[in-house]
Amino acid sequence: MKPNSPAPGGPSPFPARRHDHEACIAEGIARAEAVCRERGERLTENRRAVLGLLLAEHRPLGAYEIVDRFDWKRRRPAPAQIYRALAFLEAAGLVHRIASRNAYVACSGPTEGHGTVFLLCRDCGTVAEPSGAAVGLAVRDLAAASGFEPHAHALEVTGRCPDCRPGGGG
Amino acid sequence: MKPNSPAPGGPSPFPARRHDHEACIAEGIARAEAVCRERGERLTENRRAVLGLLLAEHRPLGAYEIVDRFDWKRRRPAPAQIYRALAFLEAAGLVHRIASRNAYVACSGPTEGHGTVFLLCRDCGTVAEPSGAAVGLAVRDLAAASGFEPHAHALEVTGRCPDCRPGGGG
DNA sequence: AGTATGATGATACAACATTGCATTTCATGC
DNA sequence: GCATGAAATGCAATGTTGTATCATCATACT
Repeated sequence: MKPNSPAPGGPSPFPARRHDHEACIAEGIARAEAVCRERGERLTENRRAVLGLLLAEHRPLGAYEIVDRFDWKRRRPAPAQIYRALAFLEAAGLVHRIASRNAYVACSGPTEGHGTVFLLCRDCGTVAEPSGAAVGLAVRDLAAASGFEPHAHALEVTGRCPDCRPGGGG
Repeated sequence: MKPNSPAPGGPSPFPARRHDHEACIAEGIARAEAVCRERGERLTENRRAVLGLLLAEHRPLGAYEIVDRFDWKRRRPAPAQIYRALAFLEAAGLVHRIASRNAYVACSGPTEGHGTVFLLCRDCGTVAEPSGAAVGLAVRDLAAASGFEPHAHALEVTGRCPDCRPGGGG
């Protein structure tokens, strides 16, 4: 008995309405540590804090919104620090930039290369990151038909998540 | 022989390397006039000028870049004017915002609803807007599998256009 | 300990976008 | 022609997002 009903064809990429959020954050941090170890880079306090704040949401945060959430013993990091951390985390595949909103979201699962799909709920702001194999194929075909050589793609879909649909999540 | 070779499966959405650019602009303006007439709105000088500047490129321009291109008898419109024109034109489906670049591009063909695909050349900056039926289907399936109700989507693909590929366009 | 490398903290600044309001333009009715 | 209302403009100010620079500090390596 899961908190939200799985959709036909697979588990929902959306987070359950109630879930162990602490575990969810801890897992993200653990994954970040693993990734950094593998890449021979350091998950410093600044980077860890930014990632933690993003993991604490399932929706995108603007850089200045992240600044506002800091409470490092009444000290506030400057925007530049946040952007540095975001750049690092993005390069490591741990966060994604949501271009249509100038905002950033923690990557929900292991990154799968140079293509991503985001489902953005216009009501609650939640972002889901389903695996978009079909989209990847469509992109490849489209590119081939145009003589275009694709490198990376990002698909941002706005709409309403299961929980915000009239009869959707319960 | 055509300036660029058509791809298998259909004509390239990319503009030919040499083409009648004046006609291309005139056509865009004519289409804008038709759209405005139909919507009972006015294609004012400001809007027409902004659209004209965008049509004069096949790549996205930033709002301030548009400001810079103005030469209205040594008068420069303020950013707000440009943004107002862009908002109008976007609502009319005549221009698109390229979120990943904070830039704007003239719509190349009749708008096809709430989904668009952009192929962005990382070398020359050219944008093509192929018809993305397959992407639309992929989005629909992906959404259905997640219980997500999609409203609009934008897919931005970066890569190299036929003309900029090593053996691509000639 | 000494040194090279890279991250941080802080200020300033550049780029992108919006708001508010007075004025002008335009279509419409008289 | 002329008043009228709705919409667009011109302008100034401001808000938001993102970078550059540089001195200082932490870490890893020798």
